[in-house]
Amino acid sequence: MLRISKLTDYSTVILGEMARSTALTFTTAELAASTGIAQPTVSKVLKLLGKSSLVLSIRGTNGGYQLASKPEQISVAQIISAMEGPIGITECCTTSETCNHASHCHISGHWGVINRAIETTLQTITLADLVSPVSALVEMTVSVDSSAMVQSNR
Amino acid sequence: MLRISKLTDYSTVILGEMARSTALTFTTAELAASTGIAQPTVSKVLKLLGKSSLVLSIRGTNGGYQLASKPEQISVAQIISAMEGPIGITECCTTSETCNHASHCHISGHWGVINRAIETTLQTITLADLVSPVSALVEMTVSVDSSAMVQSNR
DNA sequence: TCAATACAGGACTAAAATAGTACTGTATTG
DNA sequence: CAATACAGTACTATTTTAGTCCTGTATTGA
Repeated sequence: MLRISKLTDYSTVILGEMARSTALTFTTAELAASTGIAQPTVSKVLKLLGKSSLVLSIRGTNGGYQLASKPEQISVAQIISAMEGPIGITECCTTSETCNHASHCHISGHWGVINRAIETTLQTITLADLVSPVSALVEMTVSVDSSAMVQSNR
Repeated sequence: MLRISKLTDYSTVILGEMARSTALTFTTAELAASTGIAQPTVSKVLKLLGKSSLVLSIRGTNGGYQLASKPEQISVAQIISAMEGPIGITECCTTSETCNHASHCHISGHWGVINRAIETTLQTITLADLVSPVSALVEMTVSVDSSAMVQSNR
């Protein structure tokens, strides 16, 4: 568990397809065909991604969707946030309101630290990495993450 | 999002309470009182934790639950796995069977790498860290995690 | 022995989140 | 102005999660 939703998973596949291809603009029908995801679902995902400006939508004939930025500039953290809202592995991490158990809870602050460590990991991985060979990602995860962790100390 | 379940959250609070206190054995009623979590829920959580041998159960009068190991030896990753099953942020990460989209999916392998990075982070944080001051955890997250990332390169 | 304590196991209900679909509206093109 | 393709909303079904309850069993100690 500790899982992203299926829609979020789809979103990485769809964005990956857009990043891999040489084309600039994609209709939902094209993406449905190339990813094997049902067209209405593709549409739903891209609408959500559009709200967070990860993709641009172009209406009318010859319209479709485009990546709003270069694959190198779209992080996995951004994609997850666009689909599911702010990353927070506990309720405490995302909501500001104190929960019912706050007076008994001696743990709450710690999750924030853990959450930041995970978020940092996800921020360093980009869409470009998702479409590169896996071996390259392993290298990158190691080297970049070590420094990223240190940054989170601020 | 990217969230652990409430029950998992409870489990860290309950285990934290057991680690913080000087007592050895705790009844579900005591833990319900000290954490503010309903007694049947406390019971459910501890039963699950018992199955993974994170706590020992002692039946009968003067019975209750005990931590099965020292707080330093119980990782957050172990706690999450006990409550929710294997850590995997996508279905691909946990199930061996190929999914319907496998033939179209150019992403799947990458999630494994990301997942391992997150898992490593969670493995380095222990129950002892959860009950220590937050500032200490921040220090630890930074220093230990940098080296942990490098290990995942193997 | 037997009553009290306390966990074990399973079943069950209710609520919430998720997934997927459908329908109506609007912008753009040619 | 007709065809294309996204926008927005609503809806339904399914699954997951949360929480509770009940019956059973092991242990203790009077």
